[in-house]
Amino acid sequence: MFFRSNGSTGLCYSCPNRHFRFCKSLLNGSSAEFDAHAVKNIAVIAKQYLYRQGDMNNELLVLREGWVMLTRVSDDGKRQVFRSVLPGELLGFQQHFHGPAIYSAIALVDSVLCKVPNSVEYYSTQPELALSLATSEACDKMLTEMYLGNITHRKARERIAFMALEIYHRLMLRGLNNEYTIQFPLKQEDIADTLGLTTIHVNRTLHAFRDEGVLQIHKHQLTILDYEVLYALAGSRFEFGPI
Amino acid sequence: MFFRSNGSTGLCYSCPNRHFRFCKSLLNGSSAEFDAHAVKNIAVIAKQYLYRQGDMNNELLVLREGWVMLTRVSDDGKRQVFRSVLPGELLGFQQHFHGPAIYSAIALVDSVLCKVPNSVEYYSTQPELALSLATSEACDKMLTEMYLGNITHRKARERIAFMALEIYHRLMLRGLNNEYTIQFPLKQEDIADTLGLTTIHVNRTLHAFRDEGVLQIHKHQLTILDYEVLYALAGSRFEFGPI
DNA sequence: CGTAAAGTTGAATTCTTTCAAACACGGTGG
DNA sequence: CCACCGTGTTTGAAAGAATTCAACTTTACG
Repeated sequence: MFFRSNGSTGLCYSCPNRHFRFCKSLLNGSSAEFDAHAVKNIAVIAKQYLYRQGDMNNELLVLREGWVMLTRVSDDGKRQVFRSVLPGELLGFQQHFHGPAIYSAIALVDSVLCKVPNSVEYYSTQPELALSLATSEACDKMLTEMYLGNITHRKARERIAFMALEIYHRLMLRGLNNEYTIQFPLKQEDIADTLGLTTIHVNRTLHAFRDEGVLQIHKHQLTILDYEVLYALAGSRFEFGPI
Repeated sequence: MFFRSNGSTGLCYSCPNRHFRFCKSLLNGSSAEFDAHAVKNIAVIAKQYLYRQGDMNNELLVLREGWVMLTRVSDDGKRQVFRSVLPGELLGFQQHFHGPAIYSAIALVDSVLCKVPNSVEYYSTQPELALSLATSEACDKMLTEMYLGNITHRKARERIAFMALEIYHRLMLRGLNNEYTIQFPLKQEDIADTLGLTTIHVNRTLHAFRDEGVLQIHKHQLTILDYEVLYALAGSRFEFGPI
């Protein structure tokens, strides 16, 4: 009702088929086309790193099930969480195919991934796939820009409201929600490092949201109690441009 | 000395040939290859909008000369500056080829741009170009992520130091610097809207930098007075990953 | 059941914003 | 040539938001 469920009638920053075209069929249960391209599957357990910042052996991966978080620790020891990677999304592509990774990728829950061929030669012969790759990167860029706009000039409760709705939205498009509840493996510290706040302030704000009956996070489950209030706080950032 | 001048020996978020391969030859003066692909040139004057947020008639453009800034005004009236587009860089690509623009593009100085074919059909037949497009988007994404990391958890002087060096670096790679001085058309308000600060606080911080002999902005010229101090403040964010 | 990890709370401090006003500068027209 | 005007910059004082530091409670897990 608030979110549009596909990108056909307007601009939608994250639709299930936002990445490789074959991801769509993958998500729909038919993985024949996907298997034709994929090299092999990987299963990882919670808290396991897929790769770490600086690693050279980069691979292009698609997340099939689970939850992956992209983080980077800077020189001063502070940690930046860039984003969460949700099922059907791509991770691991960067400017230099075999350069060092900018950030680490860690699985927050038991996950299943799929390696995808990653070489200039391969994509040069597959124009549609290369174009899908460009589209995928454009989506990631837009998501990052949305977070940039969310953090810039905005207060803690607005930032948190945005983040909660953004992730809820993205999961909902994949049918991974249960009414207004989603699985949410992020710690308060992760939220803080995503939004540029301290863990303490995130805690206080979440506490206030709970008291006000707006939002609740309990036992790795996030429940939206008052969608309208959250949406107003988030500032309609889910619809870039006119509908 | 601090910055590496190309992307061959390590990870460089912004090298002159970061975008379409033919941009490189363009920058080097030989534009034959470029002209073969390009549709036509456009000259715009300072303060002219190339397109505005919500516009549907999107075009893929390459900036040949000048300075373009990408901005968006959100519902609450606040303005977000996403980034500056410098000569040789691409702008206008997004997930949906003919969807509404997320942000406005405005030329800050007299500029020259070049239209590039922008259709699924065109790129489907040109795998190398599509791959260049993906690489270009990956570069933009990295730049946005750097700014995200810069704003998150960092104080005003660190943010400003980073921004000054980042832009200086990007211009230097194109040979558009004069020793430690660059042309800098951004107003203090633009810096504020880029970094999530108020104009007033930017002003105070710049004033302090000038007094300390670190950085100076005068008459649209930015001069780095103490590189070492700025670099320390910026936090080595120019080299993602190990050298 | 004990230890570590995650979450919670309070008080003081720091950074940044807000509001209000003045100043500098370039361009315009009389 | 000078007054005028708008834009952009500068400054001060008060208020507000978020951080820091420290301690405590609860939860998760072997």
